Amino acid sequence: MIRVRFAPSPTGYLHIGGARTALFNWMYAKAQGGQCILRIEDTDRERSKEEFLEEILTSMKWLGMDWDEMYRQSDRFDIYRQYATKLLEEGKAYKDGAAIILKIEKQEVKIYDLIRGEIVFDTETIKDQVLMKSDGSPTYSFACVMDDALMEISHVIRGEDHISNTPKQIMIYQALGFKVPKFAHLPLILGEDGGRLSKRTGAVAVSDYKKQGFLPQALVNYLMLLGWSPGNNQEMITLKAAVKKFSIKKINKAAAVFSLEKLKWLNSQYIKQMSVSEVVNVSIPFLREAKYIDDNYDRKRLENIVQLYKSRTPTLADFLERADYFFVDDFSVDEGAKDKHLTEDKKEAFQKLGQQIEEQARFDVKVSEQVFRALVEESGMSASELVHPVRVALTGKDVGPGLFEMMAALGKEKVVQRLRAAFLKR
RNA sequence: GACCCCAUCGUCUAGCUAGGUUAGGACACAAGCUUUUCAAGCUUGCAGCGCGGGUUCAAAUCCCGCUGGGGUCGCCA
Repeated sequence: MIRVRFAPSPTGYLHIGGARTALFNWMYAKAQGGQCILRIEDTDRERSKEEFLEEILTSMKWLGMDWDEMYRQSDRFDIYRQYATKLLEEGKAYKDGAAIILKIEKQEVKIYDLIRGEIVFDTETIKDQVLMKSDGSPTYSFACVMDDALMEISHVIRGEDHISNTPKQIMIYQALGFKVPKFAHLPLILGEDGGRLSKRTGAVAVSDYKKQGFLPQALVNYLMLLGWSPGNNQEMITLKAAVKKFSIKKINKAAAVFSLEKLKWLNSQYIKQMSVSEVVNVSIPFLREAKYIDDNYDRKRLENIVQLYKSRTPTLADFLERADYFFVDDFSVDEGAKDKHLTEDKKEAFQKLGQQIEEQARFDVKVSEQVFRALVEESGMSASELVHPVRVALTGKDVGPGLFEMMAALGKEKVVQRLRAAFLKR
Protein backbone atom coordinates (compact mmCIF):
# COMPACT_ATOMS: atom_id res chain seq x y z
CA MET A 1 0.00 0.00 0.00
CA ILE A 2 1.32 3.41 -0.98
CA ARG A 3 1.10 5.78 1.97
CA VAL A 4 2.31 9.34 1.82
CA ARG A 5 2.06 12.15 4.28
CA PHE A 6 1.99 15.88 4.43
CA ALA A 7 3.44 17.19 7.67
CA PRO A 8 2.82 20.88 8.23
CA SER A 9 3.89 22.69 11.33
CA PRO A 10 1.13 24.94 12.70
CA THR A 11 3.51 27.77 13.43
CA GLY A 12 2.26 29.79 10.48
CA TYR A 13 -0.18 29.81 7.61
CA LEU A 14 0.01 27.32 4.76
CA HIS A 15 2.37 28.85 2.25
CA ILE A 16 2.46 28.02 -1.40
CA GLY A 17 5.59 25.91 -1.13
CA GLY A 18 3.96 23.75 1.49
CA ALA A 19 0.79 23.65 -0.53
CA ARG A 20 2.66 22.33 -3.53
CA THR A 21 4.39 19.69 -1.44
CA ALA A 22 1.02 18.64 -0.11
CA LEU A 23 -0.37 18.67 -3.62
CA PHE A 24 2.31 16.40 -5.05
CA ASN A 25 1.90 14.01 -2.14
CA TRP A 26 -1.82 14.02 -2.62
CA MET A 27 -1.63 13.54 -6.37
CA TYR A 28 0.79 10.67 -5.96
CA ALA A 29 -1.45 8.94 -3.43
CA LYS A 30 -4.48 9.36 -5.67
CA ALA A 31 -2.60 8.25 -8.76
CA GLN A 32 -1.43 5.10 -7.01
CA GLY A 33 -4.65 4.34 -5.20
CA GLY A 34 -2.80 4.96 -1.96
CA GLN A 35 -3.50 6.90 1.17
CA CYS A 36 -2.61 10.38 2.27
CA ILE A 37 -1.87 11.07 5.90
CA LEU A 38 -1.93 14.50 7.44
CA ARG A 39 0.46 14.85 10.33
CA ILE A 40 0.55 17.96 12.42
CA GLU A 41 4.09 18.61 13.59
CA ASP A 42 3.29 20.63 16.64
CA THR A 43 6.17 19.62 18.88
CA ASP A 44 7.11 23.25 19.34
CA ARG A 45 4.32 24.13 21.74
CA GLU A 46 5.40 27.70 22.09
CA ARG A 47 5.01 28.54 18.47
CA SER A 48 2.22 26.16 17.49
CA LYS A 49 -1.17 27.81 17.39
CA GLU A 50 -4.58 26.32 16.93
CA GLU A 51 -5.56 29.16 14.62
CA PHE A 52 -2.70 28.32 12.28
CA LEU A 53 -3.83 24.72 12.19
CA GLU A 54 -7.32 25.84 11.29
CA GLU A 55 -5.93 28.02 8.56
CA ILE A 56 -3.85 25.19 7.15
CA LEU A 57 -6.74 22.76 7.09
CA THR A 58 -9.03 25.33 5.54
CA SER A 59 -6.51 26.15 2.85
CA MET A 60 -5.92 22.53 1.99
CA LYS A 61 -9.60 21.81 1.68
CA TRP A 62 -10.06 24.96 -0.37
CA LEU A 63 -7.45 23.70 -2.80
CA GLY A 64 -9.32 20.43 -3.10
CA MET A 65 -7.19 18.12 -1.02
CA ASP A 66 -8.33 15.67 1.61
CA TRP A 67 -6.65 13.05 3.79
CA ASP A 68 -7.34 9.59 5.10
CA GLU A 69 -5.86 9.93 8.57
CA MET A 70 -4.74 12.78 10.74
CA TYR A 71 -2.33 12.79 13.67
CA ARG A 72 -0.80 15.33 15.97
CA GLN A 73 2.68 14.82 17.25
CA SER A 74 1.77 16.49 20.52
CA ASP A 75 -0.42 13.45 21.22
CA ARG A 76 2.49 11.11 20.76
CA PHE A 77 5.18 12.31 23.14
CA ASP A 78 4.95 9.09 25.17
CA ILE A 79 5.78 7.02 22.13
CA TYR A 80 8.83 9.09 21.27
CA ARG A 81 10.10 8.94 24.82
CA GLN A 82 9.57 5.21 24.98
CA TYR A 83 11.64 4.55 21.88
CA ALA A 84 14.31 7.02 22.86
CA THR A 85 14.65 5.26 26.19
CA LYS A 86 15.00 1.98 24.37
CA LEU A 87 17.88 3.39 22.32
CA LEU A 88 19.41 4.58 25.55
CA GLU A 89 19.17 1.08 27.03
CA GLU A 90 20.66 -0.43 23.91
CA GLY A 91 23.60 1.91 24.22
CA LYS A 92 22.90 3.53 20.87
CA ALA A 93 22.14 6.84 22.50
CA TYR A 94 23.41 8.66 25.53
CA LYS A 95 22.17 11.30 27.91
CA ASP A 96 23.30 14.86 28.14
CA GLY A 97 21.42 16.39 31.01
CA ALA A 98 17.79 15.53 30.32
CA ALA A 99 18.41 15.29 26.60
CA ILE A 100 18.84 12.01 24.77
CA ILE A 101 21.37 12.01 21.97
CA LEU A 102 22.03 9.48 19.22
CA LYS A 103 25.59 8.47 18.52
CA ILE A 104 26.46 8.85 14.87
CA GLU A 105 28.92 6.23 13.65
CA LYS A 106 31.13 7.09 10.74
CA GLN A 107 29.80 5.48 7.62
CA GLU A 108 28.71 6.10 4.09
CA VAL A 109 24.98 6.57 3.67
CA LYS A 110 23.40 6.08 0.31
CA ILE A 111 19.94 7.31 -0.36
CA TYR A 112 18.03 6.65 -3.52
CA ASP A 113 15.90 9.60 -4.41
CA LEU A 114 13.04 8.96 -6.83
CA ILE A 115 13.65 12.30 -8.50
CA ARG A 116 17.40 12.68 -8.24
CA GLY A 117 18.76 9.18 -8.17
CA GLU A 118 21.49 8.11 -5.81
CA ILE A 119 22.89 10.59 -3.33
CA VAL A 120 25.84 9.62 -1.17
CA PHE A 121 26.74 11.18 2.17
CA ASP A 122 29.63 10.64 4.49
CA THR A 123 28.37 10.83 8.07
CA GLU A 124 31.78 11.93 9.28
CA THR A 125 30.65 15.53 9.11
CA ILE A 126 27.39 14.80 10.92
CA LYS A 127 27.27 15.50 14.59
CA ASP A 128 25.55 13.26 17.12
CA GLN A 129 21.84 13.94 16.85
CA VAL A 130 19.59 15.09 19.63
CA LEU A 131 16.51 12.87 19.78
CA MET A 132 14.77 14.19 22.88
CA LYS A 133 15.29 17.72 24.02
CA SER A 134 15.89 18.72 27.62
CA ASP A 135 12.26 19.80 27.93
CA GLY A 136 11.06 16.30 27.08
CA SER A 137 9.90 17.03 23.57
CA PRO A 138 11.27 15.16 20.56
CA THR A 139 13.37 16.86 17.91
CA TYR A 140 12.01 17.25 14.43
CA SER A 141 14.05 14.46 12.88
CA PHE A 142 13.33 11.97 15.61
CA ALA A 143 9.59 12.54 15.67
CA CYS A 144 9.56 12.57 11.89
CA VAL A 145 11.34 9.22 11.58
CA MET A 146 9.31 7.64 14.35
CA ASP A 147 6.06 8.67 12.77
CA ASP A 148 6.99 7.86 9.22
CA ALA A 149 7.95 4.37 10.36
CA LEU A 150 5.04 3.76 12.73
CA MET A 151 2.52 5.24 10.33
CA GLU A 152 3.94 3.00 7.63
CA ILE A 153 4.70 5.80 5.24
CA SER A 154 5.99 4.24 2.04
CA HIS A 155 7.10 7.41 0.28
CA VAL A 156 8.44 10.56 1.84
CA ILE A 157 7.83 13.36 -0.64
CA ARG A 158 9.10 16.67 0.65
CA GLY A 159 11.05 19.76 -0.29
CA GLU A 160 14.63 19.74 -1.45
CA ASP A 161 15.61 21.59 1.70
CA HIS A 162 15.29 18.26 3.48
CA ILE A 163 17.94 16.46 1.47
CA SER A 164 20.55 17.26 4.07
CA ASN A 165 18.31 15.93 6.81
CA THR A 166 17.93 12.61 5.11
CA PRO A 167 21.23 10.97 6.08
CA LYS A 168 20.67 11.97 9.70
CA GLN A 169 17.23 10.48 9.60
CA ILE A 170 18.47 7.31 7.99
CA MET A 171 20.84 6.89 10.91
CA ILE A 172 17.82 7.09 13.18
CA TYR A 173 15.93 4.51 11.13
CA GLN A 174 18.91 2.20 11.41
CA ALA A 175 19.28 2.66 15.15
CA LEU A 176 15.61 1.94 15.61
CA GLY A 177 15.70 -1.01 13.24
CA PHE A 178 12.96 0.49 11.10
CA LYS A 179 12.54 0.05 7.41
CA VAL A 180 13.62 3.10 5.43
CA PRO A 181 10.92 4.56 3.16
CA LYS A 182 11.47 5.77 -0.37
CA PHE A 183 12.35 9.42 -0.77
CA ALA A 184 11.50 12.04 -3.36
CA HIS A 185 12.80 15.55 -2.88
CA LEU A 186 10.87 18.20 -4.71
CA PRO A 187 12.58 21.22 -6.24
CA LEU A 188 12.00 24.44 -4.34
CA ILE A 189 9.85 27.34 -5.42
CA LEU A 190 11.83 30.55 -5.70
CA GLY A 191 10.60 34.13 -5.51
CA GLU A 192 10.50 36.36 -8.56
CA ASP A 193 13.95 37.62 -7.64
CA GLY A 194 15.34 34.10 -7.87
CA GLY A 195 15.86 33.98 -4.13
CA ARG A 196 13.89 32.34 -1.42
CA LEU A 197 10.16 32.80 -1.51
CA SER A 198 9.29 35.43 1.03
CA LYS A 199 6.66 37.94 2.00
CA ARG A 200 8.83 40.66 0.55
CA THR A 201 8.48 39.30 -2.96
CA GLY A 202 4.72 38.85 -2.74
CA ALA A 203 2.03 36.86 -1.07
CA VAL A 204 3.12 33.49 0.26
CA ALA A 205 0.04 32.33 2.15
CA VAL A 206 -2.53 30.32 0.28
CA SER A 207 -5.19 32.26 2.16
CA ASP A 208 -3.80 35.51 0.75
CA TYR A 209 -4.34 34.26 -2.76
CA LYS A 210 -7.85 33.32 -1.80
CA LYS A 211 -8.43 36.82 -0.46
CA GLN A 212 -7.10 38.33 -3.65
CA GLY A 213 -9.65 36.45 -5.65
CA PHE A 214 -7.66 33.64 -7.14
CA LEU A 215 -9.66 30.52 -7.76
CA PRO A 216 -8.51 27.28 -6.18
CA GLN A 217 -8.55 25.51 -9.53
CA ALA A 218 -6.20 28.12 -10.93
CA LEU A 219 -3.82 28.10 -7.97
CA VAL A 220 -3.65 24.32 -7.90
CA ASN A 221 -3.15 24.23 -11.64
CA TYR A 222 -0.37 26.76 -11.41
CA LEU A 223 1.33 25.06 -8.49
CA MET A 224 1.47 21.72 -10.23
CA LEU A 225 3.02 23.36 -13.27
CA LEU A 226 5.94 24.41 -11.10
CA GLY A 227 8.22 21.45 -11.54
CA TRP A 228 5.87 19.21 -13.41
CA SER A 229 4.13 19.18 -16.75
CA PRO A 230 1.21 17.15 -18.01
CA GLY A 231 2.82 17.03 -21.45
CA ASN A 232 1.18 17.68 -24.82
CA ASN A 233 1.84 21.39 -24.37
CA GLN A 234 -1.10 21.50 -22.02
CA GLU A 235 -1.28 24.39 -19.59
CA MET A 236 -4.75 24.15 -18.15
CA ILE A 237 -5.65 20.94 -16.43
CA THR A 238 -8.01 19.87 -13.70
CA LEU A 239 -6.78 18.15 -10.56
CA LYS A 240 -8.59 15.02 -11.61
CA ALA A 241 -6.97 14.90 -15.02
CA ALA A 242 -3.57 15.72 -13.56
CA VAL A 243 -3.83 12.80 -11.16
CA LYS A 244 -4.31 10.48 -14.12
CA LYS A 245 -1.13 11.72 -15.72
CA PHE A 246 0.92 12.18 -12.59
CA SER A 247 4.28 10.51 -12.24
CA ILE A 248 7.03 11.25 -9.75
CA LYS A 249 9.63 10.42 -12.37
CA LYS A 250 8.48 13.36 -14.43
CA ILE A 251 9.06 15.89 -11.71
CA ASN A 252 11.79 18.38 -12.51
CA LYS A 253 15.00 18.63 -10.56
CA ALA A 254 15.57 22.35 -10.89
CA ALA A 255 13.97 24.96 -8.66
CA ALA A 256 11.20 27.02 -10.24
CA VAL A 257 10.62 30.75 -10.03
CA PHE A 258 7.11 31.73 -9.07
CA SER A 259 5.43 33.98 -11.60
CA LEU A 260 2.47 36.00 -10.43
CA GLU A 261 1.85 37.06 -14.02
CA LYS A 262 1.30 33.53 -15.18
CA LEU A 263 -0.86 32.71 -12.18
CA LYS A 264 -3.01 35.72 -13.07
CA TRP A 265 -3.25 34.57 -16.63
CA LEU A 266 -4.36 31.11 -15.56
CA ASN A 267 -6.86 32.64 -13.17
CA SER A 268 -8.29 34.86 -15.89
CA GLN A 269 -8.60 31.82 -18.13
CA TYR A 270 -10.57 29.97 -15.50
CA ILE A 271 -12.84 32.95 -14.91
CA LYS A 272 -13.42 33.31 -18.60
CA GLN A 273 -14.27 29.63 -18.95
CA MET A 274 -16.72 29.52 -16.08
CA SER A 275 -20.37 30.22 -16.66
CA VAL A 276 -21.71 33.63 -15.65
CA SER A 277 -23.65 31.99 -12.88
CA GLU A 278 -20.56 30.30 -11.46
CA VAL A 279 -18.59 33.53 -11.49
CA VAL A 280 -21.46 35.25 -9.71
CA ASN A 281 -21.38 32.55 -7.06
CA VAL A 282 -17.69 32.90 -6.35
CA SER A 283 -17.93 36.70 -6.45
CA ILE A 284 -20.70 37.01 -3.91
CA PRO A 285 -18.48 36.55 -0.83
CA PHE A 286 -16.21 39.28 -2.15
CA LEU A 287 -19.08 41.63 -2.93
CA ARG A 288 -20.50 41.04 0.53
CA GLU A 289 -17.16 41.63 2.17
CA ALA A 290 -16.82 44.93 0.33
CA LYS A 291 -20.38 45.79 1.33
CA TYR A 292 -21.23 46.16 -2.33
CA ILE A 293 -24.24 43.95 -1.81
CA ASP A 294 -26.35 42.90 1.13
CA ASP A 295 -28.69 39.95 1.56
CA ASN A 296 -31.23 41.34 -0.86
CA TYR A 297 -29.08 41.52 -3.92
CA ASP A 298 -30.46 41.36 -7.42
CA ARG A 299 -28.96 38.24 -8.96
CA LYS A 300 -30.03 39.13 -12.47
CA ARG A 301 -28.20 42.40 -12.20
CA LEU A 302 -25.09 40.69 -10.85
CA GLU A 303 -25.14 38.26 -13.74
CA ASN A 304 -25.39 41.18 -16.07
CA ILE A 305 -22.38 42.89 -14.53
CA VAL A 306 -20.30 39.73 -14.35
CA GLN A 307 -21.04 39.07 -17.99
CA LEU A 308 -19.44 42.41 -18.82
CA TYR A 309 -16.29 41.66 -16.82
CA LYS A 310 -15.79 37.96 -17.20
CA SER A 311 -13.26 38.29 -19.99
CA ARG A 312 -11.40 41.24 -18.56
CA THR A 313 -10.68 40.12 -15.04
CA PRO A 314 -7.47 38.51 -13.77
CA THR A 315 -8.78 38.07 -10.23
CA LEU A 316 -12.05 38.60 -8.41
CA ALA A 317 -10.46 41.43 -6.46
CA ASP A 318 -9.68 43.10 -9.77
CA PHE A 319 -13.29 42.63 -10.78
CA LEU A 320 -14.53 44.43 -7.70
CA GLU A 321 -12.07 47.22 -8.18
CA ARG A 322 -12.87 47.71 -11.84
CA ALA A 323 -16.62 47.41 -11.50
CA ASP A 324 -16.96 49.42 -8.30
CA TYR A 325 -19.11 52.06 -9.99
CA PHE A 326 -21.94 49.56 -10.34
CA PHE A 327 -22.20 49.26 -6.59
CA VAL A 328 -21.31 52.58 -5.07
CA ASP A 329 -21.45 56.24 -6.01
CA ASP A 330 -18.10 57.10 -4.53
CA PHE A 331 -16.33 54.83 -7.00
CA SER A 332 -12.63 55.27 -7.68
CA VAL A 333 -11.81 57.94 -10.22
CA ASP A 334 -8.89 58.16 -12.58
CA GLU A 335 -8.11 61.85 -12.30
CA GLY A 336 -5.91 61.84 -15.37
CA ALA A 337 -8.68 60.43 -17.51
CA LYS A 338 -11.09 62.89 -16.02
CA ASP A 339 -8.92 65.87 -16.91
CA LYS A 340 -8.36 64.56 -20.36
CA HIS A 341 -11.92 63.72 -21.31
CA LEU A 342 -14.29 65.69 -19.15
CA THR A 343 -13.76 69.02 -20.85
CA GLU A 344 -16.22 71.92 -20.77
CA ASP A 345 -17.04 71.58 -24.44
CA LYS A 346 -18.85 68.34 -23.66
CA LYS A 347 -21.21 70.01 -21.24
CA GLU A 348 -23.97 70.61 -23.70
CA ALA A 349 -23.84 67.14 -25.17
CA PHE A 350 -23.99 65.68 -21.67
CA GLN A 351 -27.02 67.73 -20.88
CA LYS A 352 -28.83 66.65 -24.01
CA LEU A 353 -27.85 63.04 -23.53
CA GLY A 354 -29.10 63.04 -19.97
CA GLN A 355 -32.31 64.66 -21.06
CA GLN A 356 -32.96 62.21 -23.85
CA ILE A 357 -32.14 59.18 -21.81
CA GLU A 358 -34.49 60.34 -19.11
CA GLU A 359 -37.28 60.51 -21.63
CA GLN A 360 -36.89 56.87 -22.59
CA ALA A 361 -39.59 54.60 -21.26
CA ARG A 362 -37.31 51.64 -21.73
CA PHE A 363 -33.59 51.80 -21.38
CA ASP A 364 -31.64 48.83 -22.67
CA VAL A 365 -28.49 48.26 -24.70
CA LYS A 366 -30.25 48.95 -27.96
CA VAL A 367 -31.96 52.10 -26.80
CA SER A 368 -28.84 53.47 -25.20
CA GLU A 369 -26.95 53.00 -28.42
CA GLN A 370 -29.71 54.54 -30.51
CA VAL A 371 -30.01 57.60 -28.34
CA PHE A 372 -26.28 58.00 -28.14
CA ARG A 373 -25.65 57.64 -31.85
CA ALA A 374 -28.46 60.00 -32.75
CA LEU A 375 -27.04 62.63 -30.48
CA VAL A 376 -23.56 62.20 -31.84
CA GLU A 377 -24.82 62.57 -35.36
CA GLU A 378 -26.85 65.63 -34.55
CA SER A 379 -23.97 67.37 -32.81
CA GLY A 380 -21.49 66.56 -35.54
CA MET A 381 -19.07 64.88 -33.17
CA SER A 382 -17.43 61.56 -33.76
CA ALA A 383 -18.64 58.73 -31.57
CA SER A 384 -15.37 58.42 -29.71
CA GLU A 385 -15.36 62.12 -28.90
CA LEU A 386 -18.31 61.47 -26.66
CA VAL A 387 -17.80 57.82 -25.76
CA HIS A 388 -14.77 58.46 -23.61
CA PRO A 389 -16.09 61.42 -21.68
CA VAL A 390 -19.32 59.59 -20.96
CA ARG A 391 -17.48 56.51 -19.79
CA VAL A 392 -15.31 58.56 -17.49
CA ALA A 393 -18.34 60.38 -16.10
CA LEU A 394 -20.24 57.18 -15.44
CA THR A 395 -17.43 54.94 -14.24
CA GLY A 396 -14.53 57.16 -13.29
CA LYS A 397 -12.35 55.15 -15.67
CA ASP A 398 -11.42 55.37 -19.31
CA VAL A 399 -11.33 51.62 -19.73
CA GLY A 400 -14.08 49.10 -19.29
CA PRO A 401 -16.83 47.18 -21.02
CA GLY A 402 -18.66 48.42 -24.11
CA LEU A 403 -20.31 51.73 -23.34
CA PHE A 404 -23.85 50.77 -24.25
CA GLU A 405 -23.80 47.49 -22.40
CA MET A 406 -22.36 49.27 -19.45
CA MET A 407 -25.00 52.05 -19.49
CA ALA A 408 -27.80 49.56 -19.76
CA ALA A 409 -26.44 47.55 -16.85
CA LEU A 410 -25.96 50.67 -14.79
CA GLY A 411 -29.56 51.68 -15.34
CA LYS A 412 -31.29 54.80 -16.51
CA GLU A 413 -31.44 56.50 -13.18
CA LYS A 414 -27.72 56.26 -12.39
CA VAL A 415 -26.74 57.18 -15.91
CA VAL A 416 -28.82 60.33 -15.90
CA GLN A 417 -27.74 61.26 -12.42
CA ARG A 418 -24.03 60.85 -13.17
CA LEU A 419 -24.24 62.63 -16.50
CA ARG A 420 -25.78 65.64 -14.77
CA ALA A 421 -23.36 65.57 -11.89
CA ALA A 422 -20.37 65.34 -14.19
CA PHE A 423 -19.85 69.06 -14.51
CA LEU A 424 -21.34 70.14 -11.24
CA LYS A 425 -18.60 68.54 -9.21
CA ARG A 426 -15.86 70.45 -10.90
C1' G B 1 33.69 27.72 4.59
C1' A B 2 32.23 22.27 4.52
C1' C B 3 28.71 18.96 2.54
C1' C B 4 24.67 18.24 -0.86
C1' C B 5 21.40 19.49 -5.06
C1' C B 6 20.70 21.88 -9.71
C1' A B 7 21.62 24.22 -14.87
C1' U B 8 16.93 24.56 -22.33
C1' C B 9 14.11 31.61 -24.40
C1' G B 10 13.44 37.14 -19.13
C1' U B 11 9.96 33.25 -16.53
C1' C B 12 7.35 28.13 -16.42
C1' U B 13 8.45 24.09 -19.38
C1' A B 14 8.64 19.79 -23.79
C1' G B 15 12.75 17.26 -25.62
C1' C B 16 17.41 14.11 -22.02
C1' U B 17 16.08 7.44 -19.60
C1' A B 18 17.25 4.16 -25.16
C1' G B 19 22.49 10.71 -29.11
C1' G B 20 20.34 12.43 -35.51
C1' U B 21 14.19 17.88 -33.93
C1' U B 22 13.87 23.90 -38.71
C1' A B 23 15.02 22.86 -30.26
C1' G B 24 8.17 22.69 -29.50
C1' G B 25 4.41 25.07 -26.19
C1' A B 26 2.84 28.77 -22.39
C1' C B 27 3.46 33.61 -19.62
C1' A B 28 5.62 38.30 -20.50
C1' C B 29 7.10 41.62 -24.45
C1' A B 30 6.41 43.78 -29.68
C1' A B 31 3.45 44.31 -34.16
C1' G B 32 -1.10 43.56 -36.91
C1' C B 33 -6.39 42.40 -37.33
C1' U B 34 -11.00 43.55 -34.60
C1' U B 35 -13.05 47.63 -31.77
C1' U B 36 -16.01 53.57 -28.77
C1' U B 37 -11.66 52.33 -24.73
C1' C B 38 -9.42 48.32 -22.05
C1' A B 39 -9.63 43.41 -22.27
C1' A B 40 -10.80 38.84 -24.78
C1' G B 41 -9.90 36.41 -29.46
C1' C B 42 -6.98 35.49 -33.92
C1' U B 43 -2.21 36.13 -36.71
C1' U B 44 2.87 37.21 -36.70
C1' G B 45 7.41 38.40 -34.42
C1' C B 46 11.40 38.59 -30.55
C1' A B 47 14.01 35.32 -27.49
C1' G B 48 17.16 29.67 -25.23
C1' C B 49 20.46 24.49 -24.86
C1' G B 50 25.97 28.79 -19.11
C1' C B 51 31.41 27.88 -20.52
C1' G B 52 35.47 24.48 -21.70
C1' G B 53 37.07 19.75 -22.66
C1' G B 54 36.14 14.86 -24.08
C1' U B 55 33.28 10.17 -26.26
C1' U B 56 30.97 9.72 -31.19
C1' C B 57 30.13 9.87 -38.13
C1' A B 58 26.76 12.84 -35.05
C1' A B 59 25.86 15.85 -28.31
C1' A B 60 20.55 20.03 -25.56
C1' U B 61 20.81 14.66 -24.81
C1' C B 62 26.49 10.55 -22.40
C1' C B 63 31.32 11.62 -19.29
C1' C B 64 34.77 15.18 -16.79
C1' G B 65 36.05 20.02 -15.24
C1' C B 66 34.75 25.12 -14.52
C1' U B 67 31.35 28.83 -13.64
C1' G B 68 26.81 30.23 -11.81
C1' G B 69 22.47 29.49 -8.74
C1' G B 70 20.09 27.04 -4.65
C1' G B 71 19.89 24.17 -0.09
C1' U B 72 21.76 22.38 4.70
C1' C B 73 25.04 22.77 8.58
C1' G B 74 19.65 24.43 15.77
C1' C B 75 17.82 20.85 22.13
C1' C B 76 13.17 25.40 14.76
C1' A B 77 10.30 22.46 11.80
